[in-house]
Amino acid sequence: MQARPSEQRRTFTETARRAQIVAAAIDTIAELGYAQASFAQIARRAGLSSTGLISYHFASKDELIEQVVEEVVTAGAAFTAPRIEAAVGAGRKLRAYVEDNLEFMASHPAHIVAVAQVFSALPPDRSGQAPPYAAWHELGIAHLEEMLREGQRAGEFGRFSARVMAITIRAAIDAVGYRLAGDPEMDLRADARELSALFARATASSGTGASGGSPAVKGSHRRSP
Amino acid sequence: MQARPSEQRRTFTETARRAQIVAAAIDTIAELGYAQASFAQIARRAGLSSTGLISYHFASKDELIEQVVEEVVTAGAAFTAPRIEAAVGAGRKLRAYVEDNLEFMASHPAHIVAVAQVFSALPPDRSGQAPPYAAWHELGIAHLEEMLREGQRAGEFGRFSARVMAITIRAAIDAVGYRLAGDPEMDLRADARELSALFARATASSGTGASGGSPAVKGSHRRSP
Amino acid sequence: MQARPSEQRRTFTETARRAQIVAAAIDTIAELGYAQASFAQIARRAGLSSTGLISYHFASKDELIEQVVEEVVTAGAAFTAPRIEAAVGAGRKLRAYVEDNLEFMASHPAHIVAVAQVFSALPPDRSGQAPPYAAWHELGIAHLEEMLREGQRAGEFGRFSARVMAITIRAAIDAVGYRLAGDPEMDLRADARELSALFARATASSGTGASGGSPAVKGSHRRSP
Amino acid sequence: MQARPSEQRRTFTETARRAQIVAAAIDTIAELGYAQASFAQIARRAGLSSTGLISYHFASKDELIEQVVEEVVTAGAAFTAPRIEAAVGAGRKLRAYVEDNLEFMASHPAHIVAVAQVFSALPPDRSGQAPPYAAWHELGIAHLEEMLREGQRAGEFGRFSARVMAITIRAAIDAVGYRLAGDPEMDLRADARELSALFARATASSGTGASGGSPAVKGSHRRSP
DNA sequence: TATGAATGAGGATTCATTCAT
DNA sequence: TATGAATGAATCCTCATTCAT
Repeated sequence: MQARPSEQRRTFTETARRAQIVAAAIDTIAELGYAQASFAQIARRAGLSSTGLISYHFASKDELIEQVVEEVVTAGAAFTAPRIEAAVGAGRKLRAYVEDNLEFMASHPAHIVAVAQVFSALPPDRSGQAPPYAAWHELGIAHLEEMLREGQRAGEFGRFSARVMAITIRAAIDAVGYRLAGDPEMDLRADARELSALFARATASSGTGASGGSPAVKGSHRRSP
Repeated sequence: MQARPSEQRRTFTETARRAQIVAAAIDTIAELGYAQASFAQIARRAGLSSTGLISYHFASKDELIEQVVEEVVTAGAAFTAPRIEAAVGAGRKLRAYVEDNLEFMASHPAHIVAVAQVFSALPPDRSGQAPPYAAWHELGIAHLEEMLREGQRAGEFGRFSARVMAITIRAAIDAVGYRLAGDPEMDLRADARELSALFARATASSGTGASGGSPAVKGSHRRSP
Repeated sequence: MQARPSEQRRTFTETARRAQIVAAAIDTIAELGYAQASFAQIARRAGLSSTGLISYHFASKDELIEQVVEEVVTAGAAFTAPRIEAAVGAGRKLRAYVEDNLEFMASHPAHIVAVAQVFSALPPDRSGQAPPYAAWHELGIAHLEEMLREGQRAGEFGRFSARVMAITIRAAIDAVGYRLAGDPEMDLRADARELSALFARATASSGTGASGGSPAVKGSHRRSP
Repeated sequence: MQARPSEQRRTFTETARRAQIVAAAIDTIAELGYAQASFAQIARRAGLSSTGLISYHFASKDELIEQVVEEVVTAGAAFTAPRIEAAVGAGRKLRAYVEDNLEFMASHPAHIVAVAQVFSALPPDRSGQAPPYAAWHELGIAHLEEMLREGQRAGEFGRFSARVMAITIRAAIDAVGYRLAGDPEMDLRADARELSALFARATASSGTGASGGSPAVKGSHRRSP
């Protein structure tokens, strides 16, 4: 039937096809960029013989993109959340955040490139008319921000605007994604170490060298003896 | 196609028209986003009555965008270069870089938003087919990277990957541009201070607290009492 | 195409389903108009979960529409025929025709609106390729025409083209249907009286005032005292 | 330019092309019916090599249809208005109305068929969302209604609902259009006489025979010998 | 130089219909 | 019988670009 079934009850086939199309959309966007990711290209990559099938399974292109973002966010959270939560101490959490994010990139490069493309294709939105998936971006920032604030409350982090820091961290991670798009061979692990250390220093409470990650907590061997 | 004047010899009118169209393109992209910035919209904003004139003055849309990027890069460099070069010491140079960049944003918000849109609309370019203006991005990074390396050579900065740091700084500044697009009222000066301090800490040679902004530079050698 | 049951033998279920779909089609057309009455909409209104079922029960959309028209014509005839035939005299018959038709509209508004939509969506048909249900329109006219001619033969009606009069009467009644579609609250009974009187005057044999409805029949000869 | 010029200033070519496209649209609708009148068909009939040109000259299909209706209404008014206004007395005016309308049909059959198709393709509009050109229909009725009311005030017409009568007259005329679509050879003049006489009788003040057309006007006072 | 007209490819989406299950 | 999946043609519309004037 042309009218899509309610979101609640979905057939096995329906679910599978949607997933397949979302996957194809991710690949297409990652490969060609958001602007060139037409239904025709996505259908081709999904092995479908008609763009009509995409419209059959998704109410609109916006809904498809929304699912793309959701898929990536969900997969990313599933990948990174466990270790981040397992980490003890704000410094270790932050390090886990940065490193797990880059590790996720390493294993799902198309995912990262795709969302980066989607988010950056968002129009400036002066009028609050942004598509619903735009909220995910802000949500990620807010989560990170809260993590930073906790570190500040615990005295582990110094004084800085948690919001600006969160945005900067996120931007730094996303920037790696952009590079990854152009150079799939890059050494993500090295970058992870660099960024991890960079933000350890940037967040350190004043006087602490915060050279690594974990020692920062224990051994903030305080400058004045 | 009609005969277009060679790039070498351009009449006064030609030059003026090109500048006018580039300016309109910047405004349009900043306002509507790259995807919605059609020739029709740009022509409307330029007070032109035909999109044909844009095609007459620019070989293709790509060339127009290239000029947009060049205009912004040039204007940005003209704005920031003097103070950056005047600054003594890598730390001060870095601070000047961050603050001048944000000040340029404050005075030319559309410029910044526009290039941010343009760069992020770039297709992933796995094949090296990127449009020529993509090079500007890399150029900006390289310049910053060199600045950082000099600081390291002088012992003023600690050990870190100059490239990763440069990318991160650039990403942090661009991220401000994104926010500015959505919220033209934001306090750029406060952000400038935050970022300035953030990267002062991040670049500081190990052992220096680098708590504020300027003191970080001065006190960077004083590790051994 | 799958094997469809021959038109002759139909199971009980088959018949019931067809009736249900036809009813849903009538409602849909009356509500959304012919152009918007897609299988998807009809299926939704019929509580069906697939448009395939409509195609299963009807050879084509044309056949479905044909059944819609037949259903309305049949129901209309069943509703109006008894009283019309019971009426004695051409004038009374005509009055019964007009009033019963409008009464049928009042009790089956969707039926009337639907056929009005269907008939008026008919392509001009210069080539005789009209769908079979188009014949019903002509049939209704012909029937009315014959009724008028009988009145003329009986001397009850004056001289006029029975065909033009029949078409006009039918058009007047259908026009009420159009208005009913837009304003379901309209007073159909008042209109019935008006139209009844209007056509009583229009058909009256010359010299008869035919001011009201029924008196027109009785007093038709009385001009010269 | 893609953005259409303001409605005020239009080039000669623009005006000519618009007229040409409107004419082609009228022919197409008259020939194939509203539902089949796609841009592709219209372009073909207009001798255009691309549907894009239609979109270039008209903001949307709705605007094109609006112009179709306006063209027909305007042409029809220009054709009929002079004689109707020249006529003295309500009865003569009404006769002129009917006859001139049918004469216009005879000379512009496609015009009439096209608007009939357009108006009848209008969705039922329970929600007041009708396209702007729908207003023309009501306007025509209102004008006719006023003409009838004046006749009643002058005592020339009898008692009846001017609105119902106006709708019926209009419906009768339109019905001729439908037939004309199917049979371009029909004798419109004969129908004009019939309808003229029919409505002369229907509107006559009670007691007057109103057998013909013009005498009805003259003889309308002659009730008492 | 500048304009407005024209082109044609490509965009998402709707739809009746087919078909395997 | 009934369902849901799939198809592919057709829809209107947008756009950069070309070209005559």
